[in-house]
Amino acid sequence: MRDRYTISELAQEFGITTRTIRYYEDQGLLSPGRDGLNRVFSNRDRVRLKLALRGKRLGFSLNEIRELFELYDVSRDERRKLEAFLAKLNRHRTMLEERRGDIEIMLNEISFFADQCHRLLKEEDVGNGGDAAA
Amino acid sequence: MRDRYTISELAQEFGITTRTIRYYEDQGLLSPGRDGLNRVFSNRDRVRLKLALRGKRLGFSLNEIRELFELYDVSRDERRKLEAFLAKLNRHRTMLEERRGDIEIMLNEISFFADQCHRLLKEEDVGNGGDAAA
DNA sequence: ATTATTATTGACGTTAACGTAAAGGTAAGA
DNA sequence: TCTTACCTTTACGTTAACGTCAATAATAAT
Repeated sequence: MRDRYTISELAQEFGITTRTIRYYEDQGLLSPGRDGLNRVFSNRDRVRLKLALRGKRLGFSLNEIRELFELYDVSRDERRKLEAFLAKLNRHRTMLEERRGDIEIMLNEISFFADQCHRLLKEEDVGNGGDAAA
Repeated sequence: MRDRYTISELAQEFGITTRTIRYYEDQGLLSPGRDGLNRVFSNRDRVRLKLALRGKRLGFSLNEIRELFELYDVSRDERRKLEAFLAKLNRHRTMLEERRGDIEIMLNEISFFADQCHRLLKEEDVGNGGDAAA
């Protein structure tokens, strides 16, 4: 595991464009170093990028993602605000659990549909070769 | 359970604006009847609206949601394409399971953070009242 | 030396998903 | 009859999240 990535390496690894990465830096999600003009991304940036993309897949906005990053960062210095942080963590957890609930519901519906489909397909088989009692 | 809802009833029930509902109709997600000029929403519309909002919470675009609706609709008339439909269903299932995986990962991370926080808080308690061996 | 590759910044364009305001129709209640 | 409340369509505005293009710089390969 290196600790130096170019912008196009990360873009290729995650299947996004360099523009996206620069935009994320612009929005405060990434803070790469510089080698002259060129950006140099650390493992920290790489992890953040992965987290950001995961957040996006779950429907979070870049703004929300940045706020979450800030929350997690804050937790490193300020112990006094731990209770508040815990509360926010729990809100975050609740949001995620709601979304997981949504997913469970949709998966159940899919299973229902799939079962129906399989039954219909079986009926067709029966209709081609035997009778309904088989 | 009635089968007639006005636009503002649905808007209030789901916490959205009437504009949103009209927009969803415009995008082919809803197809309410008419009483003169006024829209009349059926239970079918209401269910679709609920599904659409759930999809949105999971990061699906209105376009993807409409395609899913069309897929589920198609399944009612055309049995011949059941295999293709099943394949698409499974792709849908895979997407959802990936997202669920994302959520599990984030929930685990949250638990980790929360545990860390609780430990830090306990250490502070100890620092205030007793010694490390207590 | 020059060509190709990869990077930079800057700026304008685009799409989705609505917000918002204007101008008007209709039906109930004071 | 007039106001209030809710509905309509039309249309322009807005925000997020990038796409795309231009002009330029540095570095590597031929």
